[in-house]
Amino acid sequence: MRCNVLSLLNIIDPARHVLLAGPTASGKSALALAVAAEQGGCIVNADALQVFANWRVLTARPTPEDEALAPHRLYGHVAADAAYSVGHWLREVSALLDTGQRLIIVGGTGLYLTALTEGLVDIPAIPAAIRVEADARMADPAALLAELDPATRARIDPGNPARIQRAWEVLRATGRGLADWQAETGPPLLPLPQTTTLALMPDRDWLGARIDRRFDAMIAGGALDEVRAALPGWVPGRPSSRAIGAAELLSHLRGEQSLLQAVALARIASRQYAKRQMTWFRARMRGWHNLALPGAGS
RNA sequence: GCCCGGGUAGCUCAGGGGUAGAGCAGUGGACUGAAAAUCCUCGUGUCGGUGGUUCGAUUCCGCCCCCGGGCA
Repeated sequence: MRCNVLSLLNIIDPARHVLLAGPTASGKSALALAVAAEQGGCIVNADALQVFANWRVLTARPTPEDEALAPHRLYGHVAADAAYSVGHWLREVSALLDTGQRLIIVGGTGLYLTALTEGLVDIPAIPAAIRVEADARMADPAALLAELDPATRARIDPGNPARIQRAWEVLRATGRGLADWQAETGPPLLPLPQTTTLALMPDRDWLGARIDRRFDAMIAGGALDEVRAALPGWVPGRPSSRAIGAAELLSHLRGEQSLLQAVALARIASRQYAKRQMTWFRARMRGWHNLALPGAGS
């Protein structure tokens, strides 16, 4: 990996921002740190779960020791019960870009990276009351689907409840259809040509083994305590609760299954997530420079 | 040793004289504000082995092997 990193550094322009993507457990945080150490730059999180304050071990967030080696931003800065989404993230990244410093943006949330480099419409936040109403009405998704404007209905996947709810909430909150909004998508905050992109594309078996090992390390590193600490006031549906492994370990702490079973399920969920990430990278990040792992000689 | 249950897809199992399905796992894909979310696609495997009955056996019968449980 050492010679890998060095040869990589040759192709990374120190004057440009870096976009570094990769599936879970592919080693992107370590690579970001190496780039920052050699060339300087502020490491910025592009991971939907690493923003939450209550998770460190379970989301494989950089350790305090890592954070001491280079400036890190947007890690663990959001309360567990807060709402957070691509929009919040883009606004925060926008502020960081305004500071003029060189950013090394690293993460596995494809939607965040794509929104950054391809643009995202600025749709007003959905009021809490409408979210509550939508949650209740999702007992019958077909009814919500029927209420959508034809253009939006034609665009979204009618079998995907999450997409139906989002589209319905936008129409209900703004009086305009989602398709109508999206037609107004402006220029991206950070166009690809202004960056050096790098998408880690690991071999599946190699990554699977790393995922397994990493989950064991998480358990050894206090993941159970972290989940136990999150238990009071646990709300299953909210964003921070979706950390892979949280539900599984919680179920073990409640005595519903052995630790072994919980770990097995969490590992499977991680592998499935990695697969989805790679699908996004292949399909949506075609213009990115890809790096196969393990690389030759590493 | 005897009796009963089982041996069918990577795993758990359903089925049944005309060569076989489900769930999970896995695969490929979709996805413009909960995205570590949400959703779609894809199922040939010596039906434990071997003889026999039959036009035809994975399905019925015999023997053998393996795994449970019971009796000795």
